[in-house]
Amino acid sequence: MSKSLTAVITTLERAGGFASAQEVFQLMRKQGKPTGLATVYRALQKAATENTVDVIRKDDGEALYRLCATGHHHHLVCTSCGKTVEVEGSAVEKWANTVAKNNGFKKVSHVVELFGLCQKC
Amino acid sequence: MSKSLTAVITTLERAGGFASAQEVFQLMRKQGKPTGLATVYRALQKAATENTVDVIRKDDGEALYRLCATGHHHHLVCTSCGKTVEVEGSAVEKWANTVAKNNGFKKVSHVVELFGLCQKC
DNA sequence: ATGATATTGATAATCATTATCATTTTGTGA
DNA sequence: TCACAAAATGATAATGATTATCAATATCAT
Repeated sequence: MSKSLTAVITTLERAGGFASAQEVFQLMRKQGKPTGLATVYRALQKAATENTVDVIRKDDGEALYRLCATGHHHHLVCTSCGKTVEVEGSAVEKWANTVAKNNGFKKVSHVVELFGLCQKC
Repeated sequence: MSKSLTAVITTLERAGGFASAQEVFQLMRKQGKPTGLATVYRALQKAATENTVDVIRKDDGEALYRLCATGHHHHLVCTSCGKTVEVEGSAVEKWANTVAKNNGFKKVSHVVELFGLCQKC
């Protein structure tokens, strides 16, 4: 569970942003570290449950993974070129907690993603 | 473009919450209004671009649609029983706009979903 | 009614993700 | 080092949602 997982993580790191499982698979092939597609999926799943990667969904439903710095944050993604900015959102955390409390909800988590057009695009 | 679209919308309304395209398709069949699967998808897509329905994604990537009151809002969903509360979020809108401006992004949209356990669960 | 145009829906094609399962690797105790 | 158990790998097939195709049908203005 170790070797390929670290290889996948390393590849994600080099990708430097969001990448789909398929892209990671291709990248590893090109970098001379061919791996089974199933292995890539397994590694990404495990990494996701361990919170070492973030997962978001493209509009078409495909999952995108990204190596994630420790600490909670959100993303601002350019819908044209894919450029991504990590955004701190303590304001959102507070808002989420307040809303949850007002409605009697506990153990609240939230998904927040921002999309737009960056300067270049 | 009219008849089937309104039929789909009506079905979503009766469903009373989130429903997948496949579920809408089955519901319409059971209610004596059989329709082609492709037609359901087309109707939901159009409704989504016109903002008459909300779209979110299940963990497995399947799209869920929900009739959406006019005006922008978010959802607080119970992860156990599925109970859903519509939440107003002007605070989030402002935050999103500020973040976008600070990073030179335009035409920003955002996805915000809250998850938690409701009182009963 | 008539022809132009848009809509429908059965069906096939796509494509990401999962499941299978035989093979290989890894780890551990003797 | 050797043997054996348990976990990991990867080629391949299966799954399932979504999309494309395209002939048949409905719509609508003239």
